[in-house]
Amino acid sequence: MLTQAPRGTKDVLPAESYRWQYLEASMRKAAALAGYREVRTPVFEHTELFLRGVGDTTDIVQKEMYTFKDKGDRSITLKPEGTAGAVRCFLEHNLYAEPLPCKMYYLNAPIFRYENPQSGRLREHHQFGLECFGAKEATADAELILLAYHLLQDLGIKNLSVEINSIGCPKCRPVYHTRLKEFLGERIGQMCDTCRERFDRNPLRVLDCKEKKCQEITRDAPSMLDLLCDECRKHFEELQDCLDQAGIPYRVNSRIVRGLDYYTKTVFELITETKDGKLTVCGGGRYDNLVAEIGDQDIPAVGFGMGLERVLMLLDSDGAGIPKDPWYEVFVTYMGANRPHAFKLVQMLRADGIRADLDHCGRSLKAQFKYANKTGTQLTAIIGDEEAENGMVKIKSMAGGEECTAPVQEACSVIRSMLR
RNA sequence: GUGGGUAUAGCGUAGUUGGUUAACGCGCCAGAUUGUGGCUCUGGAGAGCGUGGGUUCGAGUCCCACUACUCACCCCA
Repeated sequence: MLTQAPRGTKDVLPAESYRWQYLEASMRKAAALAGYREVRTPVFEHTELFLRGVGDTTDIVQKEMYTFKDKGDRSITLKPEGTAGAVRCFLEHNLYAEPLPCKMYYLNAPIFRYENPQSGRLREHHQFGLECFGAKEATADAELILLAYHLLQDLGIKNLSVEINSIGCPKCRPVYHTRLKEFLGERIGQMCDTCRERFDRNPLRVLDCKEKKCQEITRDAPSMLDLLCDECRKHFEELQDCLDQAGIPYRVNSRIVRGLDYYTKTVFELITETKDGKLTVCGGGRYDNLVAEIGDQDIPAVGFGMGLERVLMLLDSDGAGIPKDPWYEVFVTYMGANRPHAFKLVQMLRADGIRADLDHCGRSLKAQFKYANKTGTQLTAIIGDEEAENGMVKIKSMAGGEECTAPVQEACSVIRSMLR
């Protein structure tokens, strides 16, 4: 217990953190190219924010939040998603008074949901998310989809597909809801148990059922896309025009529904085909009413969240190479009483920007070489009695084995010239 | 919340119908090579078998419970 991380959490070990750093660097770059700047918001917020923002009928709010009372008797919740916090931040600091759109991203933001962990699902996971406030036009939706698509593609993720849908706005969605309920009401008796539950809770979900029988029954169900109001239809058409122009493959899937209540108009997912089936790596959409719902500004917005663990998982299976950081460039070995000389040389090298270290465990020279070998060090410096007496240092290339000797004062420049 | 699988050294595994000091590979440490790694050889350290009960003369091996891990459903990144 004491030496076990809580269920559904994962350590990122020193040997693998370079993979995260690589991802983060790619994400920062992609975001910055499109004018998004980083925002950092707290890991926890007032529970009320999520009840209002995410929607108190959603599964996330009803059964998955980490909620607790703090010592001041406030109800606090660990972020179960990234958008609500960003909206709160946007409102609290009056960012709407600055030139719009206000584009922000968060990176490696921990997200907490009390779920049953399984492949690609944790209780704490991390997201890269972008939010764009104050842009109502479909180009904003499109640029986010393109950004996510190109980012994942550039990372080497294969079998990537983009699915988009429009779920309308408060004007047209209620009409659809009524129609759908009518349609389903007549047939729900023949459908599976979970669908019957969904019928009451969230009828849209019924369309998402994987049961063959249910899929057949709902094949002729009314589609939201046929009932969009003029404004929503036009917006959706513009989005498709943008994507067509950009030339990325996408599919309109009138059945994708997202689990958060705040979406309006555009919703989208980036899905990959893995050996165990489909996996959504990125999901997002437009939320034109959320800002007004939480604050007193009526500002449209659009955004997405991308699961870092899932992206990393896909990078594993697609075998995309992430360049490894060298551990040490130079390992300084020494014999016996020459440790102070070695220590001094290491400090010199580091001051010169070279990754260097020496043995801190009292190992034999031979063991020091073994260690250097195991850590993949390119060069070793050797300080034996002879070198120490003459103020010299021997430098050896681990790959080829060739050695040379140089005065300690010139060690940095000699080593630099030997490092590729 | 529901259902399936698993649980033996740091990692991966073997442990026959329950029977003496739990085995192997990798890794780790050391030596062969007392100023030098990667190959080879030799030796060594390290688990009492997830936890707690029970059955038995005797359990890693059988039974029960719990916990954790894992997969799937639900839902989601």
